[in-house]
Amino acid sequence: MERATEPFRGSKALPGGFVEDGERLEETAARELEEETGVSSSRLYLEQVGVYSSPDRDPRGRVITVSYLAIAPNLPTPEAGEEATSADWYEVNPGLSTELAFDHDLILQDALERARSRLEHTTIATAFCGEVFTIGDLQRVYEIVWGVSMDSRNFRRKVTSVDGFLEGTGEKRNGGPGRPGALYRKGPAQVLHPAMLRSRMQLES
Amino acid sequence: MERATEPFRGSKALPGGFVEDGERLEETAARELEEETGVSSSRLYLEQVGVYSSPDRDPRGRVITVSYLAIAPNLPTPEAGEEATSADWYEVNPGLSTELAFDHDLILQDALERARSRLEHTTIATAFCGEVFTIGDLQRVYEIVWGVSMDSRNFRRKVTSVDGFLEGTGEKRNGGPGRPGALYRKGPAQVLHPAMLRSRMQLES
DNA sequence: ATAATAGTGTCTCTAAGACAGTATGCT
DNA sequence: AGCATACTGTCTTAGAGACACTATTAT
Repeated sequence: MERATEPFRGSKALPGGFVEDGERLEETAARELEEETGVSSSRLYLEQVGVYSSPDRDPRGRVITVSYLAIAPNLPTPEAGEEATSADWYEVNPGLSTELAFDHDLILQDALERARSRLEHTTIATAFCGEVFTIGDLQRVYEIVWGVSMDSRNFRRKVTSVDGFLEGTGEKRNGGPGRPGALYRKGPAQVLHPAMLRSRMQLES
Repeated sequence: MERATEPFRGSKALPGGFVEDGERLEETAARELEEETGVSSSRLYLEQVGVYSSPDRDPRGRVITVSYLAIAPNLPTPEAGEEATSADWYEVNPGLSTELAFDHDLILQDALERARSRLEHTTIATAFCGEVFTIGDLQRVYEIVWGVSMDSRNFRRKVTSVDGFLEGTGEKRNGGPGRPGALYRKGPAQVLHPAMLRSRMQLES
């Protein structure tokens, strides 16, 4: 969001807000996300990332922030809430040279690293996709979040060999250009055994 | 610690306390640990694990807890602080059937899982050992934290092949029974590439 | 002598890395 | 026709799993 009030008026900042009585912090995060961006809390993956508690991180006084990583498909166009002059989605990958308010640069970087790590060890990449998706869709998630290109043959072998990662629907996707791809949905597996390696990241031509 | 005051008087609980003005939470954790157990904050590995924020988790009112995992060698005998009738170290591995105060059972379980996961992906097992240690010492860390037995030949091959995990000192350990083992110290590597696998945990006779 | 720990070497097997061509839809 | 995406298969290589014996110390 672009902040409408001091401090850091005019700077971009992550959405957030204060916890209310009787609320767990996860509920606070989901509520603020929905209020400020319109992302509904259904079909939303939400994971706690870290706590930021430097005494002087907010010039107004002592504020301790707990950050959450949210993953959801089909993002709605955000509308600016009360404390923002504008709200939008930004690509985080090339650069991350943004200048965010407070220590939000650090918070964003930690969350991005968490997302990248989760893609290695869990099946959470499917949370970026809709109900059904092709293997090509899933590969695009990995390539964008990791910022690399991957070999499609090896990628296909990997995701189809891990038990419970993907469940085939009988359907195919029609409409776009190219040969229609088989549609899958998220399987029951939560963790990836063995992990999806991102050590040797080779570039595809 | 065994609690000396209500609520949960007489129950065991993890050490902890409230944050003070101008303190980062990591400093709070280190301070409370030292006050209540005598573990000094030098040579201490401290890592944030999670936030616990259920509105009714403390019957006295709204308390949000941030938990930390601490790893240190050569633990001193703890002395009970002000709010405890006794303080001691407990083995966490066989059972974890403890009945801790508040939601500390959950906190402990999350921290244990974090420690186990860190042993897979980082070189932090060395933080359980003193300045110098043998490969047998290091294997014992893995076996105790993971609760398994490992093949010493494969373990040795692994830890010596990962670059920067161990740095050889010229020394050997003398004194105990058995052939003296070569002493190593922690190397510069922080992450384990590839990871130390704990998937197939076989039992050694 | 016996027990306890340290150290060495090989075979197998799983899975990742590299790599090219065919198939099927759209415009 | 040309383009875009989907799909199939092989060789190589890195590294984990399983496994037995010798070496060196303390008691």
